[in-house]
Amino acid sequence: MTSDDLRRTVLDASLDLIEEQGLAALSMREVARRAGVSHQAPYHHFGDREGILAAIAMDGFTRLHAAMKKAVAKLTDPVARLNAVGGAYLTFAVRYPAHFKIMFRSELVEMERHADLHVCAETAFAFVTSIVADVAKRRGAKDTLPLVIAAWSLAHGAATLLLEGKLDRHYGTSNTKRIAGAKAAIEAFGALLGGKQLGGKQPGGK
Amino acid sequence: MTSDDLRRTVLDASLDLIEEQGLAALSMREVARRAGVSHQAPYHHFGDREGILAAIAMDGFTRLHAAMKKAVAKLTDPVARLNAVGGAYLTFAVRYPAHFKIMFRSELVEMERHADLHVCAETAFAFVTSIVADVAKRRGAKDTLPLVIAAWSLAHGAATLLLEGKLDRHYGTSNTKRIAGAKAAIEAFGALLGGKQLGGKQPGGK
DNA sequence: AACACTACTTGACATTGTCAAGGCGGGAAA
DNA sequence: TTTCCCGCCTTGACAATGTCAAGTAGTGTT
Repeated sequence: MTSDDLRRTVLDASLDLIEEQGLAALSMREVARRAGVSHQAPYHHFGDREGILAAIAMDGFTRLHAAMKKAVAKLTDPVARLNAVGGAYLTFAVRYPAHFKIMFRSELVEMERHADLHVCAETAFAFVTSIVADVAKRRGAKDTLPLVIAAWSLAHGAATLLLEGKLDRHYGTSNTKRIAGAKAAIEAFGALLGGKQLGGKQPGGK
Repeated sequence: MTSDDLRRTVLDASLDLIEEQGLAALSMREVARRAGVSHQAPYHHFGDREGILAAIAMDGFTRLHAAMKKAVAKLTDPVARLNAVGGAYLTFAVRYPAHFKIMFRSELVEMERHADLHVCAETAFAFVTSIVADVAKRRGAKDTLPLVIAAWSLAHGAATLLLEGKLDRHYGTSNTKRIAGAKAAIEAFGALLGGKQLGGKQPGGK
């Protein structure tokens, strides 16, 4: 048994535990118990509780980035790419809800304290940015930043609201219906963004 | 000292504590300590930890709803109203970050267990819906739901990302700049939604 | 005056994150 | 070979937390 074996075991036990009983049930001691080691063993590999969460977040950003890249791989139409990225973002959130929450809660994982995690996250964000900016530019937007933030916020907000059950009133509790609803929202934005010119031509618009 | 006095005191102590040391620092015992009562006194008024959080969430939804109503009170232009609601949503999140998080995390407060909170939240959501649907309808959208979800998701996502520090790379750590950036994103959406026809009737729009 | 009820206190228990110190096994150095 | 060192892990301890159980003071009703 090599030294990294326990690290992997602990991480797997953590993910199982979260999946079974939710994020709040993740405790160092229970994880150690499941891994069959003493309650201090995990500390040697992760430093503290945040260390485990950081490792999970790292895993999440890697998976998310890969999923988004795969989603746009065969697409060339900018709007289709935008929709695909949004869809991948949503799908990821639904499939790995615990990862998603850990990735985006600064009080769980302080990004600055984990340099590798930080660059991993920024890389994924940069990818999203490039996709959105691509659509915006081709349609003549001068300043793409607001649109980038808008698109990201939209996808992120939809995923968050969906995970927290705030869309249930509209779409029920069926995951497929909720995802479909959220995707429709993203695509509505894509249609708005892709279907018209931007860049100060509208009456009164800047 | 009437019976509700302690309830109020505990609630205030909770909010102070959260503001000073963050959500994670909110503990029944510390709150009791600050209120100058025994560690079990708060239980008599709130049942359990979730009870305090539910009360805070209730307060939050009430404040948010009021802020949004006030923001649109003097506005008649639908797009201006949409932007104003989005701005109020953002401003609320920044001014009461702990409220905001508690309101939207189902693992902290299970809505179904607190009927009054649930209706309070739904009322606020319905208000948002009406504002967005108003814009969408006047512009000829057939199905307003995707646009309603899109607008809400956008505002919610922007607020969330802002609070979690994910916009710092673009706007720095100055709150006013971050808010301005997030508002620009919301207004970009408003411009898209308000500036053009929807419903697929005029592909070449004016 | 006896009772009941509400608001609160005291005490206890299991559980948690984390510090401190000890053990152990294998590889390097003598 | 023997000795020493150093990761990896264990044991033990501590303070803090949420919550159950039981007790108590004050207040109003009968």
